[in-house]
Amino acid sequence: MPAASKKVSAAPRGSRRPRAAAPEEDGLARFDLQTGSLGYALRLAQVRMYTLFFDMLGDLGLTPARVTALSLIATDPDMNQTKLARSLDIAGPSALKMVDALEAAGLVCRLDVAGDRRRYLLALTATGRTTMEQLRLRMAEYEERIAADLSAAERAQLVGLLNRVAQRG
Amino acid sequence: MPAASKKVSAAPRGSRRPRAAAPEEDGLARFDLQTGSLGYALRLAQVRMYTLFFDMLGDLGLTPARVTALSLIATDPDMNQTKLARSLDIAGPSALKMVDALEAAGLVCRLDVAGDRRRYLLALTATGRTTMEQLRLRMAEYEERIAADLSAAERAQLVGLLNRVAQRG
DNA sequence: TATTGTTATACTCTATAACTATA
DNA sequence: TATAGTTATAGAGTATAACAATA
Repeated sequence: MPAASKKVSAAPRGSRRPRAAAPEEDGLARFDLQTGSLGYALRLAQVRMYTLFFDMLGDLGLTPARVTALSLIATDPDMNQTKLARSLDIAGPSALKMVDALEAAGLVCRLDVAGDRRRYLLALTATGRTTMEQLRLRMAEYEERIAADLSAAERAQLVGLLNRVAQRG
Repeated sequence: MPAASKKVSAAPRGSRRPRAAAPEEDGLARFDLQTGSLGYALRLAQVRMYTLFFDMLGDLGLTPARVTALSLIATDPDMNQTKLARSLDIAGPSALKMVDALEAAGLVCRLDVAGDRRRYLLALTATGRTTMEQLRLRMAEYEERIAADLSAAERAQLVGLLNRVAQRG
């Protein structure tokens, strides 16, 4: 009978802030700096968003990937590891480690499934639910901080333009 | 006398495409999907940009970080490893491996510095210069593809709004 | 046979600490 | 003493391959 592996550190790099991702880093800066290009502007805005996202996470001890895993588990009452791997687009063993880490942090638990002993359901613990509630509140503030310098109309306009950029052309 | 370490693979994951970075992945999707939020729109646009960036790199065998290193070396005639580490905001040993990889790929060479035998200059090889020229051409196309569905006015507007988002508030 | 989870292994990127050679 | 580069080591994240238990 499979037992969850336990050898995963409980406090990941979520606590240590992951080096503010300089805009030069992803190959956009040196080419685009002079042109006021869309690519560079998008990159800079994304760097800012990333910084604010980590400020938002603060002392919760979560990484972005774990935030996503947590919210996927919170949302889907039928979540298991294979499904999580598919949702996150990661390999099975990676999902396993992710769940191990969330379990070690006391946020998630594995529940037996009646009638199928191969798998188990993933669910939030009480601590996990509290953390999710914290996250929901902070995400709302975070969204406001991103758009802090824009009027409602400008913000709507920006979202509209970004959606058109995001569409597969 | 220090000799450059040579044990670095020449063809990195630049060839293997790095898994298209699903928008769910960085903790933005599950919270924001319903709101049409700026955070989510920004994230989606960035995912699209990332995809196009890798399409652009194509068969050049480069990663985004190596593109940046290459362009930094191309731009600064006085580049060395410590300076490169500072520019990329990475640790010294990481910069070393980066340079080793670029050297193994035949794009960059280490040149002796008259009067200071501790360091050497980093410079592009002939192959490196050819690659950079290719990159410049492709970057121009890339920029156009990002904004393909926008008019000139819309694009300028979008850049303006993004710059305001990117500003530290 | 197929599915779920697991183990073993390896590779990349990153970091810190301690070292060498040189200034 | 300080600087440039290097080595050794470690940790997080990713992957593939092979496996056990169960369906």
